[in-house]
Amino acid sequence: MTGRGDGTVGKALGVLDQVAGFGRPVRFSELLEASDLPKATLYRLLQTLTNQEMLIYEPDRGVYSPGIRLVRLAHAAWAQSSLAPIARPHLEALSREVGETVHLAQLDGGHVLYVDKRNAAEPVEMYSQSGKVGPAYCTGVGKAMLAHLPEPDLARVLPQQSFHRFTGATLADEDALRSELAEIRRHGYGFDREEHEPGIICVAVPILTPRGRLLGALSVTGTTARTRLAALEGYVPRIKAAAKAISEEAQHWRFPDRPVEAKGR
Amino acid sequence: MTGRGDGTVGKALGVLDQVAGFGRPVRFSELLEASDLPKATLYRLLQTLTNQEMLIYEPDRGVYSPGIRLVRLAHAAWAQSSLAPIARPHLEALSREVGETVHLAQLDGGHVLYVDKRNAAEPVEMYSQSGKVGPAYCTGVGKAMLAHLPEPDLARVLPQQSFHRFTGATLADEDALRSELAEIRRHGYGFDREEHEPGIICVAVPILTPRGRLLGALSVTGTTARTRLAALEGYVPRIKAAAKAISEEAQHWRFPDRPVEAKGR
DNA sequence: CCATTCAGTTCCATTATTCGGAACTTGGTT
DNA sequence: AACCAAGTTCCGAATAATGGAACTGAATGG
Repeated sequence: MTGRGDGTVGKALGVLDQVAGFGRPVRFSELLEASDLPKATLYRLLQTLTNQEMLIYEPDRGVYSPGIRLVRLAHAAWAQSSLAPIARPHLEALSREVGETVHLAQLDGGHVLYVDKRNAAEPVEMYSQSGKVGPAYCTGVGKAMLAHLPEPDLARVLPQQSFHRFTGATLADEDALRSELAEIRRHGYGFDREEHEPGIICVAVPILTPRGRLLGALSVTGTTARTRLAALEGYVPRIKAAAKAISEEAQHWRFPDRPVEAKGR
Repeated sequence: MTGRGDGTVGKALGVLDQVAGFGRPVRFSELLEASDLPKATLYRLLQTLTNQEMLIYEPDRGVYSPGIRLVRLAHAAWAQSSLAPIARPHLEALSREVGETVHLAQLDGGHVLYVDKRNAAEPVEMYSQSGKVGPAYCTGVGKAMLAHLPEPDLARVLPQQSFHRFTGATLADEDALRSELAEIRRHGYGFDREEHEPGIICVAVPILTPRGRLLGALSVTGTTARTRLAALEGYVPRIKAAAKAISEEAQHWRFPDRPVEAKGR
């Protein structure tokens, strides 16, 4: 978990993560067991967070859930710190042209965070997808991003991969992953060969700044029932073009550097 | 702001709100001016939050923005602490039937928090809308919710209304609002008569538990160019039906109370 | 070219908060 | 009645937050 080593605030945010991670209302005792904080400390932190409306406490059931204040905060984060607003029209166009589902993802603490999605067939399902996290070592976008991470960051992030074998094709360990990443770096794109879900394949491309810093990744997903890897590979130039366009816009999209300020404040 | 009186954690969350509130990357000095924290304290808090990936710091520009960790947290909040997942199919159906834009909102600290939206014309724009906040005293959903708040809560929340006069029709003060609320309570629904934006009208209905506790509100919006209040009023029974359905599902949608736990842990 | 200003960063003794073990309620069970 | 588990409160000790002031480094200007 992220919340180690930043004093009270770090611990509080760690608790927040915990509660959110459960995915359902959760009891005090469950949290106590899952965290290594002493009872009294955890208790006080929960009180503070509830007070702050970052958590909701239901007295009758004795459970905590994430609070709506988070939704408000996240709107700001999504709108300005994610690629989604910039990328949206490109996702739209890409998905229309290739007729497949398109994902936009960013890296968040070693894992894949999906920030937007355009679904070919049934167009709206979105919010339920944005904000979702997934593993990096066995998804197309995940590997595409890892492949373009500077070595120090990569080293920090690899130990966090669980290498759980979702399918027979899932990469088993760090060595396998590293050589796959080298491959991806060579081509500038990578596949998910049913490594996460059987029947689901995809091709993914990183989104990089002109100087090569990683911004995110873009993928086109298909099913083995309807599509082949070779077909997906054919989309690569189109996907790369979209990635380039997004990257450029992200560069140019600077806010007014000084928001029209009077000389003497 | 919310962050007063909960020690370090409260202050840190207050800073987070601040940064998010700016709606753009923001300089240290701007934050310093806007908050009443001493320089060194603010500085340390920003460091901690950045450390925790709740904020992103761009060294070259010297600005802070909300971090993507918030998006992850918010997904959890949205998925389990908002009505949106339950209400989604009902919004969908309602909007299809009446052919107008439909909003789902909840109350967040005296203001309206839009948690979902179904737009008649252009179907997807979602996440960018959900999470948005708006005033309570001059929107349909806002007034519908205020009208069904218990008096103590209402008293706490009314002083937070700014009563800014967006249009000529905006209610001017607490007295005007209170009598409007009484009206709404009588009918079980309320209007927005271009009180927030000229040309925009809507009808809104509260979502209440069987015992009358406020959960949220549902509205159908139109423009004066195409629609009349009377036409919107005609939708009321349909909207009320949707509100009732949502409320019922919310009641029944309890998580497994004890998640299948072994006797001796 | 040095003086001045301003934004951002660091220091550190003081102070106020947080910590957490243990004791205590509360409510349910045998 | 005794027991047990979950949740809540206490309080002295330990720690972390505080914030005034001093420092750095870049930009401005005389």
